[in-house]
Order: sequence, then C-alpha cells, then structure tokens
Amino acid sequence: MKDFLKDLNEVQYDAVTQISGPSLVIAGAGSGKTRVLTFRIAHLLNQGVHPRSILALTFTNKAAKEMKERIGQLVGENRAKSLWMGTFHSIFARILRTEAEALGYPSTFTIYDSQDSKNSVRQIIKAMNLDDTVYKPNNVFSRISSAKNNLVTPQAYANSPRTIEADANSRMPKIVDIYREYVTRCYKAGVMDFDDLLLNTNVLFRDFPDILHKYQQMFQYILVDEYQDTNYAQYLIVKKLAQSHRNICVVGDDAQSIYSFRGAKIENILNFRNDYQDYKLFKLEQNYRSTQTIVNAANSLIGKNRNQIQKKVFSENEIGDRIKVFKTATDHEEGFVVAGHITDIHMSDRIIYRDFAILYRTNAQSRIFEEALRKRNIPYKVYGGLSFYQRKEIKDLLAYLRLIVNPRDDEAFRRIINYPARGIGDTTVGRLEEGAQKYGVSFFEVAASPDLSPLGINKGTQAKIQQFIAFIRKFSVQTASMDAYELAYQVASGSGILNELKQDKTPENISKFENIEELLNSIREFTTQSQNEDGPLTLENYLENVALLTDADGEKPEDADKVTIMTIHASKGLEFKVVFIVGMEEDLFPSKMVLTSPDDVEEERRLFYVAITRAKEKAFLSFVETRFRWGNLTNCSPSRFLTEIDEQYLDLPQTSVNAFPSGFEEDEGMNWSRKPKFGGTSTPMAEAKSMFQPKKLVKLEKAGAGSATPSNFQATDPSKIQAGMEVMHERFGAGKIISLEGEMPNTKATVFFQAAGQKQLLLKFAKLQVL
DNA sequence: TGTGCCGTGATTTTT
DNA sequence: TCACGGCACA
Repeated sequence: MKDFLKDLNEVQYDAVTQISGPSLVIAGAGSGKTRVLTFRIAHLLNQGVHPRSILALTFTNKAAKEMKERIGQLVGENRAKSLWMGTFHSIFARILRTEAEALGYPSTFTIYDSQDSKNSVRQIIKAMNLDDTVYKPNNVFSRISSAKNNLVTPQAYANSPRTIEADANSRMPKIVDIYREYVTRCYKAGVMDFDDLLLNTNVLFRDFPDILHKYQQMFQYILVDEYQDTNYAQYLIVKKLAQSHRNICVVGDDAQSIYSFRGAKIENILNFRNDYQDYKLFKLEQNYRSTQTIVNAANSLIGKNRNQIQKKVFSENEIGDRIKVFKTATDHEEGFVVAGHITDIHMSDRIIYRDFAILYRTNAQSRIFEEALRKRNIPYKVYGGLSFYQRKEIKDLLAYLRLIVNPRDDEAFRRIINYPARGIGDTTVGRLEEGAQKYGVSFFEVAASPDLSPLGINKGTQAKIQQFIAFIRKFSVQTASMDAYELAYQVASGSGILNELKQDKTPENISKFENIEELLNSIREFTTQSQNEDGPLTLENYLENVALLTDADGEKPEDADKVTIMTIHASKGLEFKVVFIVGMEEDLFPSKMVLTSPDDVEEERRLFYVAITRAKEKAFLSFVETRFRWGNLTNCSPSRFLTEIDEQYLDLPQTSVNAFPSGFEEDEGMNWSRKPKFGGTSTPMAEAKSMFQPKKLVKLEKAGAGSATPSNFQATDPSKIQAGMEVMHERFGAGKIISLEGEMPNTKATVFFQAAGQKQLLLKFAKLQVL
C-alpha cells in the first residue's frame, strides 16, 4: 500500500504524507504538482479516510477529471468516484441545489452562461433608457461580475463611496441600479449566473449556520488546486469550510497567477500564513519538465517581479539548447518562419506534431499561423474561440431544455420564443416583457396567462404563443419519467429545429445538424453511462453539467498528432517539447491595454513565465517589425521581456536576420532561414536542402499512411532491435538497420530505407517493426 | 417578420 | 480585418 509513495522526492513525500493541519504547497512549474495532489488524496484514502469526507477543488473540469482518473488508478475507481472532487462552480452548484430552498431558489434553478448574463444586462440597459454607447453591456457586466466576486451586493455597492465614485468618474452612475435590477431579474427567473454560484454559497453559509456546520463536519480534508487563482468569494468559502477541521491543503504557484483580470487574488496565496499561522510550507522546487536552460531563463525573468514568494526552481535535466530569438519583417513572415522551423525539427529531430505548440497573447494572432501551417501541410488544432457549447445551434437546443426544466428562465425563453421562426416577433416579445415587468413575473408566466389582449397582442399571435407554451409544458411534466435523450430528441424534432437545418443543405447547416446530433449523443452518453447514488442521471443533471462545461473536453482521435495553437492563458498546465512564443512585441506582449500599473506588468511577466515553462526541450521567441492590427500596418518594437531574460540563455539573432525578400510567397522565397538551426549543418546547401526535404516528406507521409504501412503494422520493442535487421517503418517503408549507437532508451539507429534513403532515427520514437 | 447593410469597437476568459 | 448589433426596408 505504501509503495506508490516511493517514487516521490523528499519534499513531495512530506507534502503528501503530512496530512493534518494547514499546508501550503508552493509548486514551481513542472514540479509534480498534480502528482502531489493525487498522491495525497490516495494516501488519505489509504489511511482510512472516507472519500466523502474529502473535498478537492479545481478550476477546470479537465483538471478534476484527470485527477479523478489518476486517483482511480491508485486506489480503485469506486473509491475515487465518491470523492467530492470538481470545480468550485460544479461542487457548489451541487450544494446549492440541495439547499436551494433555504435561499428561496427552486432546486431546478438553471445557470446563465456569460452570454446569457450579458444579454440580460443589455436588456436592462435598454429598459432603463440608458445610452448603450456609454453603458456598454460588456463593461457593465464585468463590473457587476467583479462586485459579485468580491461579495459586494447591490446594497453594499450603493454604500461604497469608492465604487460609486469610480462609476461616476466613468460617467456610469447608474451601474448600481442596473446591478440591482439584474439581481432581481435573475432571482425572479430562478437562475444563477456563474458568479452567483459562489456568491450564493457565501450567502448560504453566512445566513444558515447549521447548514455551514453540516458541511464543515462533512469535509474533514480540503484540498485546493491552483490556489493562486482563487478570488475572494472562493477564498472565503474555503476558509469557512476549513474552520472546524483545519485540514486544508492548498497548492499553487504565485508565479503562475495570470487571472487577476477575472478577480483572482494573488494575495490569497501570499497571505496564507496569516490565516493559518501554524501552517506547514512545502516548496516543490525541482522541475522535472524542462531543460536547465529553460528553467534558468524563466527564473531570470520572473526574478524581475517584486511581489512573490521566494523559491529556487531548478532542473537536473539536460542543459539543452538556448532559447532562440528571431525577428521577421512582417506577421506573415513570422508565420512562415515558424512553420518552417516546425517542419525542420519534425524531420531532423523526429518530433511528432503534437509535441509542438505556438503560443500567443491574443486570439487574433491565430489566423496567420493557421494559414502558414496549412500551406506547409502541417496538421494543427486551434484551441479557443467558440467552444462547442457556445455555438448558436447548441445553445438554442439547450435553451429549450432549460426552459422545460425551469420555465422561468427568461434568457432561454427570449432565445427560442421565435426560433425556429413561428411568427412571434420583436414587437410581441417587447409586449410580453412589459407584462413581465408590470406583474413582476417571468416571460413564461405572462405568456401562459389565458388572455394577452390587455398587452396589445392580437388573437392570432396569442394562438401561436399558446402553442409554444403547450409544447414546453408537455415536456415539463415528463422530465422525471422520460429518458433524457428521448426527450431531447423529441424536442429537437418537435420544435422544428431539425427540419429547419435539413431544409436547405448549406455546408453551414450540415455542420449545425451534425453538432445537434453530437449534442444528442452526449446526452445519451451522459445519462446511460453515468449514474449517481439516486439512480440514473436526469435531464436536470445533464443541464447543470453542460452549463459548467466550456470546452468540448476529451480529445478526438483525429486530433492525436497535431500542432497546438493557442493563447498562453489556455496553455497553463500543459507541456510541449517545442514551444514557439510569438508576437514578442511591446504593446502586444506586454499588452498595451494593461500598461497602467506596475502590478499589471508583473502579471504580464508571469504570463510570459507560464509560456516559457511550457517548453520541455526547445523554446523560440519571435517578434516582428510590422504587423497588421485592425487593418492597419503598424510598426512594432521588441518586447521589453526579451531583454529581461539573462542573455546567456538566449540565442539572439546575429546579423540581419531580416533577410526576407519582400516578395516571397511560396517556399521558393530563398534565404529565409539564416535562422538558428538545430542539429544540422549550417552550410547554405544544407539549409536549402532542409527546406525542400520537408515538402517531399510530407507527401511521402501521406502516401505512407495508405500504402507503405501494412494494416497489421505493429512496432517492435526497441530493445530487441539489432544491427543488420530488416525493418518496416510507418512512413518510410522497408529498410535495413545499418548501425546502432548510444544506450537505451536513447539509442540512435542509422537505417537505410529503399524508398527514402538513409535516416538517423531515435528508436524510442521511430516505431520500427522487425520483419 | 425577415434580410441586408452600415457603424462600431476590439486582451487574456479555467466557470 | 472581422464580428456583431441596430436600423431601414421589402
């Protein structure tokens, strides 16, 4: 039972086994943070702690899922299943649902995502006759959100001279009124937004001491991941819950705090000691992920921040290559050069595509890299942008389901009352809204009243409304008895959504149709595969789950080997062998919007720190001289961050790296690569060759998938491979081992392939089958 | 009630 | 450049 602990280093071991009392684990990048958390939980279970007494909070569904799986492997799935492990939002949504009555919410409350919230705010601004060029819905909502995250109620907001003054200064004195109205409307609609899940948990624990007491007793051990990202509302919940047992373990890295713009308070981790003076401190300082050069470079950068917990992150891995810095004339060339490097390294170092990442500060930068990679036939996957659950067709169907579960959900109602079009237009919706305001009830309740003539709605329209109401009601009474998938399917077809999409088969509609199918499948999967204690999962369970899910987690098989393109924010927690950090320019990174206070610059610096520490083996930094921003060509200067990394870890561009012929377009644009090179010679010929080779090989590779590789291909254990053997390679086909050098697992083989010529391959990657 | 054009505005976004 | 909301028209 103890032996899984033996793989830990000393500090990790202590952090895992010292289970009582408050603990702060400072986990440097790549230092085995998840390992400590999962092992600690497994250890608790092995000590006889009941899984239901353990509360483990994460920020993402993905993190929770991964941890659950890993704990399942250590102690068995059944025990792992009963852990209270999940995101802050999902755990407290669950608790709020149980305790909803105390707060005056229906236990079937639905959840507004940020889009719903913003729409609601927009409606309020309109209804209050405020100028929405002054009161921008986005802006107003973010102020409301930040108030909620700091547990500032509308009442407290009105009483705070500071917020009132700030709003007056930005010529939005009415924000407090919008806030109040928004809260009222949400309450009437029986919905909570994301922030409410935390705010209302706090209200619950504040106003109902016996309920708080119940959960305090229940959660004997509390663990929090990414503690540096907690906001005030989260901080206080954790603090209250931990009060009676005081077995709280928080894990995080102040150097990776990058979400202050969403209300995260780095102070929570910096001040942990103030709340728990008898705390134990564990510093995980050995980085197992990256080369020494990368770790040291990152250290030299983050050393420029004043506000941090002292630590000495180190690596005992190889020293590794220096971080290559390069400059290009334009943003297009940046894409071109990065794509070229990827092909090069992919070929020369035999690094598969999924081990590459391109990271940038803003999503707007993604397009150029997509184009460049596409031109070179490099497979890629862009993360970010619209997630599956934010697509219109998905939100539309989900809105039906939401309305069925909670007919008071006004944003759901507004969304689908006339979709698919059934002749209930804006005018009518406006009248319904007036009615709802006048009588203080939801849209649905107004719409369901027997006679709508007083609102100025004619008989014909009334009939249409009644039909819609009847349609929703028919399903409302069946939610408990009817299979969720069956219900959702009948809604999709009965509402006319499926027909609408089938009618004209534009590629767009076809894709939408497929998305609807996928959603239906996910409902089926959810309700059949998972069960909770009280029996099969219902539509309500599914909706809650889906509301708190952002990305379509779960990697699809076709994404198995693709270059990753994403923002730095999205890359937190991930690692790649080769990382390109692009757009290293002043005003872009650090972002111009942010250069108002020194704190903000520190956060940008932490962001850069996160980016660099994603890299295991090689990191590249690139900047451009001119870039299109909002349709204008702008001149750019290199980011200050480039000079903040100790130069000894950098491979700076020597002479004029800017050897780009301006008219280049395709690969024939020569000479682009007086760039730093890896593992190859640097004669002009070799360079030219390395440029052409990739193209050829990409084609080969494509052919190889079908022809060179027999369907029964199975890689032989590398240790069994000897010189002289006839082998088969997935891409290069049949060949013969000429010689081997180096020790396992880093044995390098020289192989002669009939089709592709002589190659040097690392056995651990090459996947050779002995014939 | 549905369509198309114009003006505006634009970081990052685990939930 | 691009996406989205508002408004004018059919």
